[in-house]
Amino acid sequence: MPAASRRERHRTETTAEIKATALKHLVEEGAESVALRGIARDMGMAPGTFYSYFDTREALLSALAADAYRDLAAHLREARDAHPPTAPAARALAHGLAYRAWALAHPQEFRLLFSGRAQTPHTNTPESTAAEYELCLGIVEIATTATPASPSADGNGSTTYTWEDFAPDFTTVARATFPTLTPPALALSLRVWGRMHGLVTLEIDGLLRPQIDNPDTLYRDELADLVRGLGLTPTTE
Amino acid sequence: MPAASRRERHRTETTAEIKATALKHLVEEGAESVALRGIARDMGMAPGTFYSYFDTREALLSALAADAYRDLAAHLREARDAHPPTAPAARALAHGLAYRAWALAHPQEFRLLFSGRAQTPHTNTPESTAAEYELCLGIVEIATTATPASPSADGNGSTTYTWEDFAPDFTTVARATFPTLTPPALALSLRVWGRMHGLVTLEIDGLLRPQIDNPDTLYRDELADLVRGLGLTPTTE
DNA sequence: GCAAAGATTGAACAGTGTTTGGAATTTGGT
DNA sequence: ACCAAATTCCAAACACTGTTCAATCTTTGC
Repeated sequence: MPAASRRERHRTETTAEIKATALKHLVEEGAESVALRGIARDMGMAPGTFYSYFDTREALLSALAADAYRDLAAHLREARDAHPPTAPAARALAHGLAYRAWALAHPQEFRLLFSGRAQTPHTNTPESTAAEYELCLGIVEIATTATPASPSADGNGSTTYTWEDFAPDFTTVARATFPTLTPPALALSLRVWGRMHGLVTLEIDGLLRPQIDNPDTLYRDELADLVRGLGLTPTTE
Repeated sequence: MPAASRRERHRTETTAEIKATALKHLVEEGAESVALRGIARDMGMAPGTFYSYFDTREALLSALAADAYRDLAAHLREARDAHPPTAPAARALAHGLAYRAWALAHPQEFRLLFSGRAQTPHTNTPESTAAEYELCLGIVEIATTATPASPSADGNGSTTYTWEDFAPDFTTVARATFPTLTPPALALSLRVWGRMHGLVTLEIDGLLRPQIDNPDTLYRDELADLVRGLGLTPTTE
């Protein structure tokens, strides 16, 4: 590997430092409190210097979001892989539990990823989309292993799906990874995501706590119902 | 009724005007772009004058949120009441569809209500909590009419619920409105909310569109599965 | 008609993201 | 070893933001 020049080394170092202090502010006070000048102050540098490393404040937040996405995807993969492929129910359950666990452990990052992203979409680098794909692939795996009891999931319902209903980029990746994937299963995967996301985001946004003391068992019940609905026998592996 | 004094009349008028222009900015550019000075500019008044009507910018947003909450609750109630109490499945389905329809028609308000509310909680006036209660009561109605097929919903699962698991304030209201309400049903209502909220919030936050072209049928399928899972026969009323 | 209460003003304060010109520093080539 | 080119850095400025404050103008109740 070509020894990185002195400048280059210093550059990656300071970008990392910027991201680190920004992350600290994000975790402690939320995304809105991530201030350029605050970061510059903490690092003892002039405000303008920031723009040698990031085009804009939004670019910095996008970088943090990409990191968070990677972390979340890795966390979910790890949770699934704690169970063998012969226990799809356990893998699905673990995925769902890990989704909430990560959100509770990193509420600000979770918000940064999923809250109002249509408003100010994060600029996606190749790596960030890779992480996004991996997260989606995790749910697709769950959907492919499912043999749903309910008709609406596998095309018996009133609606049918074709490949053209989905984004071609991701579809090709998903089909390459899971050859047995069908359009209804892909649709089901999105529904599974939505179902996991619903209670978690309500809790993170503080709408569940004032109503119920312990969202934990509530979410567990929902996940149990979800896994059962997917036709995954809850084998006590 | 005591004829409101000239001043009082003018006061309510300008507060309404402030909220109206703020709402316009909210709808067109999002909550972050609701600027005091911008509103003052539009209304041709000095920036400081604003503080004669609202304590802070956050108070204004809370007022807008309260209005939106009322509007949403009314919209959902209207949708349910389009079907008779003898058709609970239709009422549940209508509620779910109306939830998404309102969100799509008022995305910025939807975000204002539900996105990152734990971060900066809206100050709740008596009226706002009333609207909040009515929205919850709508879901509770669905849960009470349900005779869930899946065990985890009515206490057959591993977990059981008692009244103490829930916020006492709302519980009393809910029990007064629905005498047959049980703790598991109350828990189920929150799960129903989460399930409706999941896909909708993913779509509003722009995470569904890049994956699937038509979230409409996807959401319909999810609702159909939900209603079926609640044991509500899809009677063709 | 007059004192008190309320609304309005415009300037000021402390922040913010971003731009710019010039100085300091590192780089690659001769 | 030196020099030109390319980065990096700083300091000041610009255009914003929410909020405060003393001084005005206006309406109210007596």
